[in-house]
Amino acid sequence: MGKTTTRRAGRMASAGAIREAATTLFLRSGYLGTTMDEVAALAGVSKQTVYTHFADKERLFSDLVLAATERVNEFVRLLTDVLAATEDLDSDLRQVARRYLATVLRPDLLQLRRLVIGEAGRFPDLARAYYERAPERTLGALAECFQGLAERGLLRVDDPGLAAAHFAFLVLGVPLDRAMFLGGDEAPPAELDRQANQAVRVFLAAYRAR
Amino acid sequence: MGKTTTRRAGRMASAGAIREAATTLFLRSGYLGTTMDEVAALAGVSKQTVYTHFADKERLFSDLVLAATERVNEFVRLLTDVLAATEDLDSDLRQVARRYLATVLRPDLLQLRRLVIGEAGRFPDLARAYYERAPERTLGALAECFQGLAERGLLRVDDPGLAAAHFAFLVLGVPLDRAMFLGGDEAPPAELDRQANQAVRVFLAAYRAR
Amino acid sequence: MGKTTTRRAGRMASAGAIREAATTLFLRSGYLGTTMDEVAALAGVSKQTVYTHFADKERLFSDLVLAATERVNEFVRLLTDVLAATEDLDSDLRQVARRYLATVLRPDLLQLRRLVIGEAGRFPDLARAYYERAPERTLGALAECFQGLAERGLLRVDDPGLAAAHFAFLVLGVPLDRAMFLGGDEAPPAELDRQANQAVRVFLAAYRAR
Amino acid sequence: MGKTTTRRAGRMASAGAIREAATTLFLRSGYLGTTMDEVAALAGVSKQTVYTHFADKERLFSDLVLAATERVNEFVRLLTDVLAATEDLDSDLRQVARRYLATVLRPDLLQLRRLVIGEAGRFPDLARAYYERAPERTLGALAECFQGLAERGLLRVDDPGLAAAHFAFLVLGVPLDRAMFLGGDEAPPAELDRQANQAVRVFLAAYRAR
DNA sequence: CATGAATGAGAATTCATTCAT
DNA sequence: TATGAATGAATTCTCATTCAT
Repeated sequence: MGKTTTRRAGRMASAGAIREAATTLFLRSGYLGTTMDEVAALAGVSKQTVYTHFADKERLFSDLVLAATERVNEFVRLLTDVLAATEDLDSDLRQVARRYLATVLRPDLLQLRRLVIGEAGRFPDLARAYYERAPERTLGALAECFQGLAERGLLRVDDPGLAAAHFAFLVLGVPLDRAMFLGGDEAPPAELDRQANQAVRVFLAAYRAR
Repeated sequence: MGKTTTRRAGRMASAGAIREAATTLFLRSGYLGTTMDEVAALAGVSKQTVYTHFADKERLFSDLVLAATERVNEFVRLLTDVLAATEDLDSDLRQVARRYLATVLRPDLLQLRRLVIGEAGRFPDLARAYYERAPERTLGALAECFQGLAERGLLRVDDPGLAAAHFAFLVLGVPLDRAMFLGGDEAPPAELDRQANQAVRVFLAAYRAR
Repeated sequence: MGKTTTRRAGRMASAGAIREAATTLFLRSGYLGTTMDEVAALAGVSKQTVYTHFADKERLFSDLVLAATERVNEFVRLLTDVLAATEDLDSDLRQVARRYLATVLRPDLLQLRRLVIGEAGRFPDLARAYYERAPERTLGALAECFQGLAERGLLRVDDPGLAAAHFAFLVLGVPLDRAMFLGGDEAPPAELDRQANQAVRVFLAAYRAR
Repeated sequence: MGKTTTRRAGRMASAGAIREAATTLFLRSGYLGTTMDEVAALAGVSKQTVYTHFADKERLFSDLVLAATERVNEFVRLLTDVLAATEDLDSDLRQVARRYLATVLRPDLLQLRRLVIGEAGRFPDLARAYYERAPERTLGALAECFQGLAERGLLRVDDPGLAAAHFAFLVLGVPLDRAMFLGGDEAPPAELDRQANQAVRVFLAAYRAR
């Protein structure tokens, strides 16, 4: 049975190994900068095996990018959980802001953003799908939360979508922009916390119900 | 002398034509997606002539990207002029916000941003230089203005850099992010004006001196 | 038994389906232009099943080409039947000529000829086998008929093989040559009949016993 | 100057060398059976140099095939010269028949025929162009000659095109057909002469003016 | 300075064939 | 017997760069 398992693993692992290798390489070197030879070599399979699992380079790329967007779900869930039942709005918004920053600044997600932006000209549909599944989805969840908080009388919000946008970019704006250009492993956590807190301060100055 | 003039014109025209062709192509197709053959063909010169003017593809690319950053100067100047002598802060901040949006959303500058972000892995120094000359420079100018407005008693600002960041991304956040992924020719001007005005409203709610 | 029958049917069906698929594809795209993947796909079986039935691509090709030569038998039989007992030589030669043309110009047989000629360099033995089984066999049957007609005093023939060749190519020459290059679906039937009749006229002018 | 010549020869010879190498290889191995690597290697140039001179493999192939059709001109000229001013029709027709056979059975032209026929499915336009420039052109020239001979009262010809076809395939039929399948270096010259003479005998039995 | 011809390395993709089940 | 996964070697075509004129 060990033998069987090994064999099966050997075969079936291919798809996973290819995915992993391709993700690593695309994130590191971009679409054109990654070759199918490299993918096959890093995955430890032959080039044709790559083509058995993925019709061509474009499809391999698209698959991986879209798969990677799944990870935003975690943050959306956290966000909803924390804000839906908040008893201390200041504190909980600060927590959400900190987690938002931490999520978006994860090195692999930063690279993914760079990659999708850089290839938006070549893969417009993919860029749109990414935008809808990641940033737009998060903004939508935020907007719903703010709507709920307004109904509870905790916020004063006319346009929940705009409020969500203001919150998101007060929090993320500069760190995310810097990270896009400078690589992202620079800001010390304490500084990020301060920025999160200041963002919340400004947000509440404009949106807190009086 | 006519002959000399002709030659000189021929020379200088080459360099300019190459620059223009390369800019067009790099912005359209990215670094790896642009070939030196295409550049030469679009510039109407031989490939060797391209190499006579630019040592290699990387240098050609860097030159053009850095040259393109010059265009932020206009906005920085406007910004400083308007805010330094403002007599109606609300109105002038809204004007600055609108011009900020219009500048950053110019299609060629959007493409440039995409390009630099997409190639940040391959050209980290270039990405840093771009960041310093474009977004950081603008933020710095904003910060100085806010410092001045604080000294005039119009704003209440502890950290001018942070205030500049908040202003910038309240204004630009969503439109710029969308444009990075979706291409940018979507938002109707009226909607952009509304967003600019709302951004100013939030900013002043937090930063206006009482 | 139902099970056994099913299996057997499954097996035999495979071989037949593979043969049919391969014939279609080789005739359409040539030897190198046809892939074993396509054959398997069109036959609705796995590639390995193709290799179970046919040792390799060359053998598959040879088998099919030789199998296809069986179809000349019909015409040889007709030819012999009609000429052996002729009572009206002019009329029967014209009939044979018309059927000869119709047979040789059948689209599938034309394609087969093209295929074998095109691959004669790669498969000289196959080309020889085809030549012997198809054109040469027909010429041989014609020669025998003419020998018989000479013995009945209806023709004057010194070299029956040469007479057969003259008959065959007076009839087929141009239409077959055109078909090799132009595809074959061009000549209107009436024109072909006229050519057949004229060929017989010329043949009899030289070979009719006085 | 020797230096200059050598250099120039080195460069400009490329196109010729590529043509020659490609002709050799296509005739030997067919279109799909010939690789651009082989062409480059045999021509003694790099692969890219091949692509500098010929846009792609298809164009290279077409160019060579069409260039090769130029060689039929010789025979057409001979044919016209001999028959236009004939004083001994029997003898001159036999001479033309012999030269016709010798021309068409030239190994390189046989290979070319095989090649074009074999690739007629992939290159229908090329096959048509070949047919028009080679076989059809020759038949046309023959028809004109026969028309002239009829006007001189030497032949009795209703349909000169048909008479040309009859002459051509009485002469070429079997040898050409055999050569297509068997390779062509088989028939002894004396036998070919006999066949040529017999073909003329049959032709004149039907077409000589009484 | 400008050119056309040339290059070597490498790009994506495909092919006939073989294993392990 | 039939299969899906895997392979290594090729195949067409391209790229950034350099020579000789």
